[in-house]
Amino acid sequence: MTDRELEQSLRERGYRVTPQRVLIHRAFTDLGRHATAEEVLARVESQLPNASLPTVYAALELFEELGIAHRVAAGSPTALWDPRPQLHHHVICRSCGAVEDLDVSIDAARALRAARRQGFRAEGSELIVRGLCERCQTRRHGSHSCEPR
Amino acid sequence: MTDRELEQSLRERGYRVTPQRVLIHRAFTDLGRHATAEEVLARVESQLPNASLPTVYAALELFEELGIAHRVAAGSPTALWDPRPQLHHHVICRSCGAVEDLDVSIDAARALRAARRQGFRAEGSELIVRGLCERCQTRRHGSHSCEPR
DNA sequence: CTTTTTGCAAATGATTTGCATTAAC
DNA sequence: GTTAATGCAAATCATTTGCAAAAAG
Repeated sequence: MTDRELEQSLRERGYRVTPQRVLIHRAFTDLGRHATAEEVLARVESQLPNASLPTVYAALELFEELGIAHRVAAGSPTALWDPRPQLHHHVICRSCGAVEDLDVSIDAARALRAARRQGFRAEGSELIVRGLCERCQTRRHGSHSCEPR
Repeated sequence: MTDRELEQSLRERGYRVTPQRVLIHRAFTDLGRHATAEEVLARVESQLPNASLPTVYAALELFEELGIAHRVAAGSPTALWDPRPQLHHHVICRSCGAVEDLDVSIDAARALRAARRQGFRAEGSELIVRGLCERCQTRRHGSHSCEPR
């Protein structure tokens, strides 16, 4: 999504266009991969020296409302944020919390239909596979020492 | 899972059998549905007056390691815990955080295979559908007032 | 000008940790 | 007896909130 499209999307819903929102959005999509709010802040800090975590969170939540981002990879200590549209699936290690991408497409049509039947406006779906990452399989009683993410 | 099976499972892996673990497990499975750690504590308090949240967390995490429970429904402020084996899927409202069950089966075989190909020992999968719950669809700009869960 | 957004500091709230005590084995 | 588990209090840490100052429309 270009700056132009972002601006339009913001105005359409009555939100103001601010340099913070534009720059955070750019940093966020430039990162490309899922990122924590801290990582987004780090990435944007050079252009926005006074940016704060609350502002980043506010922007990310707003992007979620615009449908161009979402919280992802639940269960890990820190939420990860994903730029759309390639909503992808994840594996999460239950021992160390490591998160890895899963590049497969799954057929969630029935689930989405069921959600709508319950009155829910479904916007996307994410599959989370839980288990043990390679490193934690060899460890006993989960000494948590994998690199998070 | 019966008390007997739990005891066996604990001993098999070198964990001790304690009344706390047995009672927390019983309370947890009696609840049946996904529950927060607080709810499990509340449920077990009459039989374990001195039980504390850390003990409940420790037990739930241990159950997860035994494969009889898991953290679920990421993205909501508070983690929910599910008793196995009926791992089910969820809808989560991005505005108010409400979580609802989704009783459909989805074919995650390809995803599980992909996870194993990456060296991950996959133990189960959960689909999370994100969007807006019925009540939040009618509200503008997400005033967060739905009943959580 | 009016209303939203920002930035800072402080609050919140779930989950963890440290450690002395107690209970399993 | 040894070692692991409990219980309590205190710490952690991501995320929110309150509010005055600044910026957008």
